[in-house]
Amino acid sequence: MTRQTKRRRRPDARPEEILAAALTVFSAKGFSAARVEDIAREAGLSKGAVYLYFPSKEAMLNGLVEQSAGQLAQAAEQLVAQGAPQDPEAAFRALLDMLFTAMGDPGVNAAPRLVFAEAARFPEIAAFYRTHVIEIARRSLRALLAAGVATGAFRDVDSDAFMRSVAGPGIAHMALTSIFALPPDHLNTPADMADAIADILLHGLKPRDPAT
Amino acid sequence: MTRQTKRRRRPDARPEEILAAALTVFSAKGFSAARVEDIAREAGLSKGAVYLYFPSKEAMLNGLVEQSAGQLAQAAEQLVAQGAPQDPEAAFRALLDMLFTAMGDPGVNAAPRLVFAEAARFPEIAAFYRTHVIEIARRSLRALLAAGVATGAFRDVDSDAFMRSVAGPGIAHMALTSIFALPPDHLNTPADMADAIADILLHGLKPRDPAT
DNA sequence: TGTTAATGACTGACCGGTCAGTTATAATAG
DNA sequence: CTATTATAACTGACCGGTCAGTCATTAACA
Repeated sequence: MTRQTKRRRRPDARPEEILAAALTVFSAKGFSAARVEDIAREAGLSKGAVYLYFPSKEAMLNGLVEQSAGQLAQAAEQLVAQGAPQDPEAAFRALLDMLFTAMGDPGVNAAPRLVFAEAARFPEIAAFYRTHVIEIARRSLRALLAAGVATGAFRDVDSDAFMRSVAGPGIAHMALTSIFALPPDHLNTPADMADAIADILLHGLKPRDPAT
Repeated sequence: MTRQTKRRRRPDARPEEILAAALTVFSAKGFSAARVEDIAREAGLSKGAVYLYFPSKEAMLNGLVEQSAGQLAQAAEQLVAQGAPQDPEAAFRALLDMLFTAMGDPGVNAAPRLVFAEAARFPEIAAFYRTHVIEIARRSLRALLAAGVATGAFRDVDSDAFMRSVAGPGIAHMALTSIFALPPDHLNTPADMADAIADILLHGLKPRDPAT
């Protein structure tokens, strides 16, 4: 019989387990108010044990950000690199769908939320996020826009405004659903919401043939 | 001679002064890591004195949110109520201008940033913000959209998607400039950025007469 | 003089980080 | 296969510093 006492020996998986527990606790209480002992308990360890794997509480925060940051941005980058040349509009819609699906999932958006909350107090975290997430996202969006302009699918709008127009609604969606726990009104799935946003961004608010 | 020693008489302005100091310190360090003594020093008082005006540190946070919340939302509400019936498009542009000007100013966006960071840990703050800011903004945007649809200026898009499309870029702008301290690339003033976003939202990304 | 605003030393709880000791497992010997 | 030794993972009591909140005292008025 495979023993499974309280004291398990799997030191290789420990760091990830601790980071997962740290994300949960940091996310619920914020970095400062989170207690290392709570993280330890959440990971099924004693407080002393987590200090075998991380030198400090702040190191857990750093590890967390480094682990999670960039995953979404890199996925977006790949999506754009693959899809944008052939069909920029389809890539754009797929990108928004991916963005809203991620931002609408509390498990996925926990890390970005944490970064938003703590970046002001930890300049190196802000810098890391800037280079590993924001810059990658910005480059991808610029490439997508350029591809669309090249094929005639998109107008040649300003790329910084484009970035804010695309990422912003996703962030707003995250804030409304995961921070303020707003009940969804009309569009229930993130994918539906992404479609509606894509419609607005692609076609604009004005009617095709102005009535005036 | 009117003495002006360190120990002044109670000016009745004290609560506001303390709240302003609290906003500064909370904004820089976050609620948990902020020390009451720092707030007192910032307000030019001793620690004991601030407890003459607020029963606890958390009460300062609450007072802060209650004081600052809704000012922008109410201004937006008024702007929409006045301008939307006659010229929805102009009201829309004015709204975006106001939003970006506010969100681009670190002094103004400090309170929203703080709420974003701490709302997860203080449910009543989240609830207060929901009813006093988000709901008001939502109502105003719905009214603006309805007015535009009535005059034929806007298409009848989904109102929740509309809200995210309008507010989101403003939040993204706040995050990029005030949290991640990104240097502006092309559009240097918030008003310019607002104009560019308004252009995208009004006309869409697709060319007016499709090339295909 | 009495009242009120304000002080800052103080208290007590809390928590990050440490470390002497414990236990499970592995290695080796008999 | 059992006994012995070695070791790495782990524990939890503890230390030291920090900080929210208190209160005896003081200064500035009326």
